Amino acid sequence: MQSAKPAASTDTAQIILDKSIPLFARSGYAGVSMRDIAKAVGISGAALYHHYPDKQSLYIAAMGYAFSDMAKSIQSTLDFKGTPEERLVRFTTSFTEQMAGAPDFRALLQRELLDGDEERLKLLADKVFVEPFKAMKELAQEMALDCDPHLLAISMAGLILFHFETESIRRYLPGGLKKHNNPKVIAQHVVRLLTGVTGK
Amino acid sequence: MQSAKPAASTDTAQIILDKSIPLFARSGYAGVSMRDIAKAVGISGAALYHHYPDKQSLYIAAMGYAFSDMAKSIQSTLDFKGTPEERLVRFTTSFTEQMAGAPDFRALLQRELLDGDEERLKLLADKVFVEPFKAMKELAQEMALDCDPHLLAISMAGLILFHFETESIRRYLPGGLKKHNNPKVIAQHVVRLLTGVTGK
DNA sequence: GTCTATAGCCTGATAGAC
DNA sequence: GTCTATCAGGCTATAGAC
Repeated sequence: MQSAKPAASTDTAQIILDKSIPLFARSGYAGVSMRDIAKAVGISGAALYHHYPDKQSLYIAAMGYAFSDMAKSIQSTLDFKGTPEERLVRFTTSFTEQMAGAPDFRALLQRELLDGDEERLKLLADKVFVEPFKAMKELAQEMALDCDPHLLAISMAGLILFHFETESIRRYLPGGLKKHNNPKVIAQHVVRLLTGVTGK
Repeated sequence: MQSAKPAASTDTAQIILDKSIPLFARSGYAGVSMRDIAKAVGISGAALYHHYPDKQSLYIAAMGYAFSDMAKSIQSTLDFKGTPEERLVRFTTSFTEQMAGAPDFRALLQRELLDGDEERLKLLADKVFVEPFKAMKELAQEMALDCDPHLLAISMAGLILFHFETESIRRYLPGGLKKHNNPKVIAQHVVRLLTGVTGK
């Protein structure tokens, strides 16, 4: 085990992942060609095959990288002591900020939920969500809302993520305002909903 | 204005839409070829171009059809008188049942939220969501939860839809059970959350 | 209204020079 | 490790017979 960042880690294989992630996020697996990726990296299409044996392997490596990055980030917000309400506020605020700042991750997650096969979904669950989800379930139980903790943990995540998912269409729904895309406003709303009317 | 169902409405143009909707729902625009659709319909690829000038027109017609169907269905559940709590229960139950029975609609909605351009999103909003959303906002205001009604209406929809969106991955999260995919269980959970701990 | 045949382009992937 | 050149096949869309 070496230090976290080996020197000269910016080799081509890594750059390929960095450049292909936003492409896959924007257009999906079928909507991105190997030539598109090659052009974004600045090498020929053939050179890609020196680093990854085929398109699918490249895609899976890109997902693994995009998701492991976020896994670390999410878990760091859940090691926090305090009352259940304090922890709810802390988790909601941090998670909302993280999602607001990671549009590619959100798009890739949505695409994997639609298109991922069993193997990829299991990997995504194990790699990113199982540990945070456990902590969310514990929090859900301590909140004493008399709900199934699994359902409540899903609802907590859904309340936050759905506001981002619908960002593109809320613009055309009555009463849609810019502030509804503000992570602070979203987080405050979610906390208020989950703590009952008593809020803030 | 004629009666709702003109005789012999099952012409080829309509069959093409019926057969292409599940394909687009499963694989997305880029993941479905005109040959795939032709094969599903049982005609040659060239014949498709007699009914639709190109793939994009066919896709847009298919979306229009899939969404107009659901628009009627959603709106029918919102013309209901009663106390706010009665109307919340009614809306939540009906909407959850409708979404549970319309996996293609859910997938197409997700895909349009990811891939739709401004024009398509505006059409989707106007055609399907603007009217139900107004009713949801009214309900949100009457519920007196001291929330921005726009945010609360989005949250109501999100609480329901997110459980379906994550159906494929919840299988791999701790505590995931079959009953968590049961529309009655989901609806009851959502109502309980939105009415505070007091609920049933 | 449907067919077969095909044009013209893009696709993933490979061969072999450097 | 990257390149140019290329293959074999899939793609959208069209032409023209029936």
